[in-house]
Amino acid sequence: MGHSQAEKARSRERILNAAALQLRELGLAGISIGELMKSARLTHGGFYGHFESRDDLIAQALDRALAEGDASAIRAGSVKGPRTLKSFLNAYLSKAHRDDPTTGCAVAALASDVARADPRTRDIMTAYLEKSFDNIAALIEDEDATELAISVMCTIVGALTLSRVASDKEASKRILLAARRSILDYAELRRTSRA
Amino acid sequence: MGHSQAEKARSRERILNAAALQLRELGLAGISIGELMKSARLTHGGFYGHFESRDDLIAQALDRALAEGDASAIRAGSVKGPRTLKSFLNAYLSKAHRDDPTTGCAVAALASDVARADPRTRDIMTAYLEKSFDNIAALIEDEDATELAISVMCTIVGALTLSRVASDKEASKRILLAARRSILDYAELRRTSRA
DNA sequence: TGTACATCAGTGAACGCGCGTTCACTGATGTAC
DNA sequence: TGTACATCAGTGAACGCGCGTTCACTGATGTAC
Repeated sequence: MGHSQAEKARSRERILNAAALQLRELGLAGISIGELMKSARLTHGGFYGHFESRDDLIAQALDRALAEGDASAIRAGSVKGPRTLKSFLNAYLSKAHRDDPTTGCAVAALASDVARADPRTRDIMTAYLEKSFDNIAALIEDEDATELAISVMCTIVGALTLSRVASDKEASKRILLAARRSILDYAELRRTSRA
Repeated sequence: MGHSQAEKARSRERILNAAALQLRELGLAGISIGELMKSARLTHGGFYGHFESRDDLIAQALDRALAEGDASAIRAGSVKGPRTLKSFLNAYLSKAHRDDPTTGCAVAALASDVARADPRTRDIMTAYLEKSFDNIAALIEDEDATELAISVMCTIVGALTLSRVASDKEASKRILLAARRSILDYAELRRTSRA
C-alpha cells in the first residue's frame, strides 16, 4: 500500500488530473466520484482522504482544467514561429481542439455549466477570464485592445462551443472558419481605419 | 380528474412548458421528472402517459425552449421601432436577458451541455442555429452577410454566457458592452470600407 | 331525466440503481530499541 | 541486523437518498339505453 507523503501527493495528483479531464468531457454534473477514483486506480472510499467533498474537488479540478487548457492553447499556438493573434486563432479554432474537449479550453467546455453554478465556482472561472482577456489583448496592437480582446474571447468561445454542437461536419467547419475570418478581418479593418 | 382529450393536451402543455423553463434554468442533467411533474401540478407517475422517456421529454423541451427563446428575443428586439441589428443586440445583450435565462435564448443557456449530448439532441439545436444565422443575416446589409451572421451569433452566445459566469457585476456588464460595441463597429467598418 | 357501464388521465406504492458520504478495518511502511 | 510497534493511505461494506421507470389502482367524465 505504501504511505509516504510523496506517494499520497502522487495519488492526489492522479485524482485531480483525471478530474480535470473528466470535467471537460462530462460537465460539472457528469463527474462521479466512483468513476473518478477508478480511473485514478483507487477505490471510492479513499476519496475523502484527499478532498473535503465533491464540491471541493470540482472547484480544484476546474482550476486545474482552466490552467491546463490555457497552457495547451499557448503551446499549440506557438508551434511554428512567434505567437500572434493569427497563430492563436488557428490553434484555438482548429478541428483538433474541437474534437478533443478533454484537454482543451475549459471555458468553451464548461461555460454554460458554470453560469448555473454557485458563486465560488463562478469566481474561479471569472478570475481566469480576466487573465484570458489580458493574454489576448497582448496579441493585439490596438488603441482599445482590452475591449477588442473581450469580444474576441466571446467569439472564439462561442464558435468552439457551437462547432461542437453542430452535428453536420460541414456546418461545424463553417462556424470555425467564419469566426476566425471575421476576427482577423475586423482587427485588420481597425488597423487600416486608424491610419 | 377529468379525461377529455383537450384536458390531456393541456396537461401535456403544462409539462412541456415547465420543462422548457427548467431546462434553461438547470441544464440537461438538472431536469428531474419528479420536480417537473410537481411544478405541472401532477404526480410523477403520470409522466409516462405523455412522454416515452426522459430523453424523449428533453428532446421536445429543447425544441420548445429554442423556439420560445427565439420568439422572446424577436419581441424584445422590436419593442420600439423597426427591428435592426442594433435593436436586436440591445435586447439580446441586455441585463434583463442575462439575469433571466429561463425565458431567454436556449443556445446561450445550454450550448456546452448540448455539445456533450447525443446526436439526436445536437441535431435539434443545429437546425435552430441555421435558422438563427439566417435571421441575423437578414438584419445585415453586407456582401457576405452569412459569414458575418455566423460570427455575430458566436459572439453574442459567448458574451451572454460569459456575462452569466462573471461573478463581478462590473465585469459582467463590461463583457456585454464590449461584444455589442465590437459587433456594431465591425459592421460599420465593413460598410464604409466597401464604399 | 335517470341509471349502468366503459374509458382513461392521473395516482402513488414499489422496483432496481447509482450516487455522495461514512467508517471500521487492513496491511505496507517508517521508527524505536 | 532483527524484532515490536505506531502510523496512516487506501479498502470495501454500509448508510440514506433521489433518480427514472413500472404498474395495479381510482374515480371523474362521456356514452348508451
